[in-house]
Amino acid sequence: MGRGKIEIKRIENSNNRQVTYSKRRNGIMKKAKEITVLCDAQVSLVIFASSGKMHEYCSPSTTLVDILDKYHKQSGERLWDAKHENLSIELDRIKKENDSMQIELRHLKGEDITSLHHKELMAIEEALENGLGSVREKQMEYIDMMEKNKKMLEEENKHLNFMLHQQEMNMESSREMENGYHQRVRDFQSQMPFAFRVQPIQPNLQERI
Amino acid sequence: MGRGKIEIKRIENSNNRQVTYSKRRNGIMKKAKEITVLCDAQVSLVIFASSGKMHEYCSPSTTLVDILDKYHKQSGERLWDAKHENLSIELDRIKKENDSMQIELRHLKGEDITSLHHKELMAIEEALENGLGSVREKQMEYIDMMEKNKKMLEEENKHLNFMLHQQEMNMESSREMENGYHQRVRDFQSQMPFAFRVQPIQPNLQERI
DNA sequence: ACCTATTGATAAAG
DNA sequence: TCTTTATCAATAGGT
Repeated sequence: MGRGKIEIKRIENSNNRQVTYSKRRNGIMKKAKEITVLCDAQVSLVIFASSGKMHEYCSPSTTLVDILDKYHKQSGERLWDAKHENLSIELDRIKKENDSMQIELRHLKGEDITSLHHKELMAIEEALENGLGSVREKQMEYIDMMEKNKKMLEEENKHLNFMLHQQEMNMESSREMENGYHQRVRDFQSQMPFAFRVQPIQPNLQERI
Repeated sequence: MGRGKIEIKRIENSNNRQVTYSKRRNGIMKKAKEITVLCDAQVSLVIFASSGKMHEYCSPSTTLVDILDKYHKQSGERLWDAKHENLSIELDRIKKENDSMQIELRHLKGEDITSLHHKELMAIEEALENGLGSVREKQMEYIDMMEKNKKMLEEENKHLNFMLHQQEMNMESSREMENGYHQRVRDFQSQMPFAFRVQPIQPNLQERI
């Protein structure tokens, strides 16, 4: 078919090869479509050019996955089982890891220890004691911090009280000189609760408590 | 191409359809082979007849898996990832479980607790105390058991000693009456170590210690 | 399956 | 790449 017969062997001229590839690929695609319509067959066609470029046809109302599924069933061949296997192995490994951790956790929580031997119990006890030691050490740090904070607060309170007292003294002395507006302001302030008047900022006081 | 043009639509006559399917399938297969040779392309072709019968072509020096692998890379489509998805999800789930258990374990061992808040530390401490309580309780049981065993042993020893003493007394008194063979038997017995003569059976003495 | 008239595909050239 | 066209290949329908 064409201006001359050709042998079925690799076309050496790369340009010709590319052209022929393109034409024949279209031809196969067309044939594939036709057979699906004429004979309601299901076709999956994947072609890679030597350049690496891919072309694909899959009969409508199907997907490649479906077809591969059927292929899988019919041929008995594995295909993606190899891929599966890796995942399965990984899964098993992690499940085992999981189980042993779960057991260790339960032991540390004092569960399922009936079947343990004396040496194992000793090891668990030691681990628990170590853990408890570390945790209590940490707790102590926080208690220390809180006590320091308390002291700081007390200091600050003392200081603020002092300041406040002094300010009131100042106002007391100046009240004798003036009246009216200033008097009203002082009255207003004295009605407010302490907290609204003095607000020391100590952000790290709430930290991690 | 044939003794008359045909419309590209489903062939209603099932016999004709089957015949056409067969002819065209061969045609496509041939074309597929040709394009692989002429243009060194890689082709994967899977056809299912409406009857369910499958036919396949795959370019030599390749496998369907290889081609699907390439397909996978190029198209970015998932394909058999759908199959893997279940496993992957399971794997992720277990990995997360793993991670959280690992963290919990480390916390119980007093590691990585710097970033924990007070409440969390309290919870861990409580868990550790509970665990320690259970483990020590178990240890106590064993100690109790050992003490009971010790007492039993002591009782038994006392009893055995008594028996032995009595036996020796009996022999002493009977020695005055007879000599010869009996004397030799007694001599032999008295040379044997104690253990070979008296063997009390206490199987649970070794249990879980 | 085979045959063959006819249509379809395509090689080479533009 | 697209079109053209001469030629070969595929195949529809009949046996």
